[in-house]
Amino acid sequence: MEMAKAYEPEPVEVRRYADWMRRGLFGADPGAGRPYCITIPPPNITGSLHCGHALNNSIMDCLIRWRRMSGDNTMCLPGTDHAGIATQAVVERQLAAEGLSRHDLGRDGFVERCWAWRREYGDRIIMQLQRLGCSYDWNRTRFTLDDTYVEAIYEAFLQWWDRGLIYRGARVVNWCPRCSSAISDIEVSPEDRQGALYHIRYPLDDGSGHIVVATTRPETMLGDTAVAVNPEDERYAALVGSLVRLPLTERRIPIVADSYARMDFGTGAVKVTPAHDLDDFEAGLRNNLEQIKVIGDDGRMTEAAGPRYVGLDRFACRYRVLEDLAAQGFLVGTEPYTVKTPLCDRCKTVLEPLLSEQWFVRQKELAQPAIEAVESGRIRFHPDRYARIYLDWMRNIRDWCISRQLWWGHRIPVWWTEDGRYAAGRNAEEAGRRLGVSVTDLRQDEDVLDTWFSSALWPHATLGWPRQTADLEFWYPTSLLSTAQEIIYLWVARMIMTGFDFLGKEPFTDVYIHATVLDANGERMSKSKGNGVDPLDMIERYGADSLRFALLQQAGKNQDFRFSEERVKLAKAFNNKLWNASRFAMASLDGLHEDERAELRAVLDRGALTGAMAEPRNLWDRWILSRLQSVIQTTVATLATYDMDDAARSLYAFIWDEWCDWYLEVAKIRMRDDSQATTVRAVLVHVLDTTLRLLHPMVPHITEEIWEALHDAVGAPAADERSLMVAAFPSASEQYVNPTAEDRVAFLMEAVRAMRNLRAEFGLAPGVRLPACAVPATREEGLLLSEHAGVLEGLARLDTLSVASELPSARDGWATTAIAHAELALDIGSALDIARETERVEREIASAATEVERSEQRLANEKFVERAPAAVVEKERSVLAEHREKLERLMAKREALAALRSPGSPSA
RNA sequence: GGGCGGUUGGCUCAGUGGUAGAGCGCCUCGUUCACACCGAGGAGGUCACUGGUUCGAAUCCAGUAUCGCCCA
Repeated sequence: MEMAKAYEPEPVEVRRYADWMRRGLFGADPGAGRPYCITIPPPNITGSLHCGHALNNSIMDCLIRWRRMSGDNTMCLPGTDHAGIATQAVVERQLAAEGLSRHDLGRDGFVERCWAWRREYGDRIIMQLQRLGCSYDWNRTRFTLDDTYVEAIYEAFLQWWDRGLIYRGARVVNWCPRCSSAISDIEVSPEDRQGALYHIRYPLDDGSGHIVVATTRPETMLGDTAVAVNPEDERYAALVGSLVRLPLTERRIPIVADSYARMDFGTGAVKVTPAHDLDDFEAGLRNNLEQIKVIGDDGRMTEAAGPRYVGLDRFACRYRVLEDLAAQGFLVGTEPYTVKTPLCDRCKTVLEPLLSEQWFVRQKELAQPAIEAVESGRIRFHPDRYARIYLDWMRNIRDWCISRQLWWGHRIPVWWTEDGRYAAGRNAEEAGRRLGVSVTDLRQDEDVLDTWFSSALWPHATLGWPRQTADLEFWYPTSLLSTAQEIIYLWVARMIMTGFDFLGKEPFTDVYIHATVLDANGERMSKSKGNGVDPLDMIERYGADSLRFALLQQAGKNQDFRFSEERVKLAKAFNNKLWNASRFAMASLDGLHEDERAELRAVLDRGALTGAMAEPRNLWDRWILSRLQSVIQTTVATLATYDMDDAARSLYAFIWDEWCDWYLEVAKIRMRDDSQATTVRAVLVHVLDTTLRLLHPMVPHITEEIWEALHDAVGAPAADERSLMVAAFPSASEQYVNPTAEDRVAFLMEAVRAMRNLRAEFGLAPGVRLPACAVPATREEGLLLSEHAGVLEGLARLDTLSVASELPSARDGWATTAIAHAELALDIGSALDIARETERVEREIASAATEVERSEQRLANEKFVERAPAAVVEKERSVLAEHREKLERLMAKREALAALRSPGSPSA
C-alpha cells in the first residue's frame, strides 16, 4: 500500500468506517465471555452533534474499543429519544410556516406529522456519531417510541400504578405559557435580567400599623394568601397570628411564622403566593393556606385576580398593579435588582410557576435502594465527588411530575369515565375492566409522559425489558453510564431508581461524569452566544481521529476544560507524526528476504517478538522495549480509572519524544550495519504494532489504516478477518522492564545533548562534522561511549568520537563541557574564542557552585540527615559528590584557559 | 444562601511530601533520503495570598482573595 507523504484523514476515515460496518465488527452476541456494556445517553432526535456529544462519545467509544480488544464481550447500544417538547416545537414551527397550527391537523394528524419529521431528520445525529467513528451496535439502535420500548413504558407505569405510586395532584410546576405545558427542571434556562425589587406596604387589619414585603413580581400579590416571617425574627414576633388587608383586593390574610422566610432578605417579611411559587406552595401546605391561581395557563390573569385585572397579560398586569399600588400609597420603594428569570429552553418564553393538575410519581420509597447502592459502593461515581451531590439530592427528593401537556410522546395510559373516575391500563379494554364500564364510555387522558420517564428506563428497556431477553440476561447490569453533570438528578438518579425497582439490580456499576467543554475563553458554549466549536467542522478539517484525540487529551477527572480549533490542529499534527514515523518504519522493510518477512509476520500475529529476536542484546532495543512496557502499563491503568487524559499524554510523549526523536534516529544509523539491521527491523515492527494497538481506542481510523499497511509491508496475505479493532490489547511483559538500560540511555542522551549544545553555542553550522573526545568518569561509562560511538557520531554530527583519559587542550581549539560522569570536548578549531569560552566556563562554574552549596546546606542540616529517609539522604550525597567533581573539573579548565590568555602564551 | 472545582512560564495545561514540567507562542539555526503538520539549540516561573504542620510544601491543614460550575 502506498502511503501519502502527509496524512489525509477524510478518505481513510470514510473507507475504514465503511469497512468495519460491512464486516459487522460492531455487533455482539450475548452468552460467552465477560460482559461489558454501555447504553449511550440517547441524544435528542432534533439535535445535532455538539462538543458535549463529541466528548462523551469519544470517551465511550474509547472505552468500548479498549474493552473489546481486551477480550470482553462488549456491546455498546445506541439510540435516540423522542424529545417531546423539542420535537413538537420544531414541527409546530414547520406548520406555522404553512400557516397552520397543530389544532388544524388534530391530534392524530399532528402526531403523524411528527413521525414524518422523525423519519426524515431523526437519524441525523446517528450518522454524525458514525462519522466520529463510534463502534456501536447499530443493529440494536433504539428509539423511545419504538413499539417494544412503549411496552416497557406502559409496564413501568402500570406496575407503579398498581402499587399506588402514581397519583394525580395539584402542584406548582414550571409552566410554559407558549408551549402550554409543564416542563422539567432541565428545560428551564435561568437568565439574569435587570428588574426591580418592589417594597409594598400591607396594612394591619386592626389599623395599628403595617408590614412591608419585598417582591420582584408584584402582579402575584393578587394571589397572596399570607405573609410569612421567620419565627426567630424579633421585629415581627408580636405580629404573628394577626391579619393584614391585602391591597387591591378585599382579602384579609394572616401573618404566619415559617423558617423559610429569610431575615436578611428585603424586609424579612415575605408575601406567600402558594399558587405561583414552588417555595410558597410548600409553605402554603405547611400553614394550611388557600391557593389562589391568579395567572392562567395562557399567561393571562384569571377571574380570581379581580375584575380590574382579569384577562390582562401577566406583564401588562404588573404595571397596572404597580400603578394602582402607587396611586393608593402602598408602594413604598423600588430598587434596581437583578432577577434570575426562568426561561423555556425551547422557546425562550418567561416561564410561569403555577398551580396545575398533574400526574406524579412518589419518590421516597423508590429512592431508598438507589441511595444505598451508592452509599455501599455498589455503584461508583467517577470522579467520586459527584456521589455526594447525588446523595444530597436523593435524600431530599421531591415527587416527580411526569405529565406534559403535549401531543408527541407516550400518551398517559389512564382512561376516564364521563363521571370523572379513572384507571390505568395497557389499553382501553384493561382500563374499562378495572372501572367496570365499556370502552365506548372511556376517553384517554390527554397528557403525555415526560420524556425523562422514558429515558429513566433506558438501560433495561433497550435491552428488552419487560421481556426476559438474552441481551438483558447477559448485559444487565450494564457497566458504565457516562454523561454530563447537570443530568445527575434528572436522569442518572432516575435510572438507578427504576433499575432497582423493576429488576432488583443497579442499571450500571460505574457512573462517569465528564467535563464541560468550554470555549477558548473559558465560557460555556451555547447556541445563543454563538461561541460553540462545531465538532463536524473539526472533523471535516482535521479528521475524526484528531477531534477525538484532542478531546480525550483533556478528558480526565476535571470539571471543565477549554477547547479550541487549535487543539484539534495539534492533534492532527500528532497523527501526521505517527503516520510518518510508520512510513519510515515500513520503508525499512522494502525488499526483504522472505525468511525475514515470515519472521516479522509472526511478530505481528503474536503481538510479541519471537524466536531469535525475542531478547535483543542491543542497548537501544532494550531501552525502547523497557519504555514500551511503561507506556503499556500507564495506558491500561489510566483507562481503567477513566483518566483518558493521562493515557493520551503518556502515548503522545512516548511516540514523539522517545520513539521518533531517539529510537528512529538511532535506527537510521544502526541499520547501516547489516548485523544489527534484522533486529532493528523486528523491534521497529513490534513497537509500531504495539503502539497502534495502544492508540487504537482513541484514534481508530488512522491506526487501522497503518496496521493494515504494516501487514502489507511484511507480505501478510490480504485478510478480511483481520482487524486492529479486534486485535489483542497489549499487556506489559515484566521481562522487558530494564532500569539499567534506561539509565544508560539517559547518559548517552545527555552526552548527545551536551555536544549539540556546544555546537550551538559556538554557532557552528549543523552540517559540519567535528572531531570529538570524551573522558568518562569510570570504566562503565567508557565502555558505553566507545560501544555507541557510531550512534553518538551520527546523532551529534561528529567526525570521530575518541574516548580518552585526558581532555585535549583549548589551545588546540577544543571546546569542552561536562555532564554527570563524563567530560566532553569538541574540536571546533578556529571557531573557539578563548575569551568567550572563559565566560562560558565561568557561567558553568557559577551554576555548579550554587548546586554544591545547596546540597551542602541540606546535608549540614542534622535534622534532615536524621529524619529524612535514608535513600533520600543517600541520593543527596551522591548528587553532592557529582557536583563537586564537576566543579573541580570546571575550575581546572578555567585555570587552563587563564594560562592560555596570560602574557607570553600564544593566542588561540 | 449551600455544595464543588480552579488559580503553576505570554497562552493552554500536567505535576498529591524530596533540586518546577509539557505543548503552543517567542528567539537562533537548519530543508542530512519518515515528517516544515518537521528537526536542533535557547530564553522565560519567588507555583494567587497569609499563616500552620514537616528535616523538607506547588503538593498536607486552616484562612483570605479571585474566577467558574452545580443546586436552591
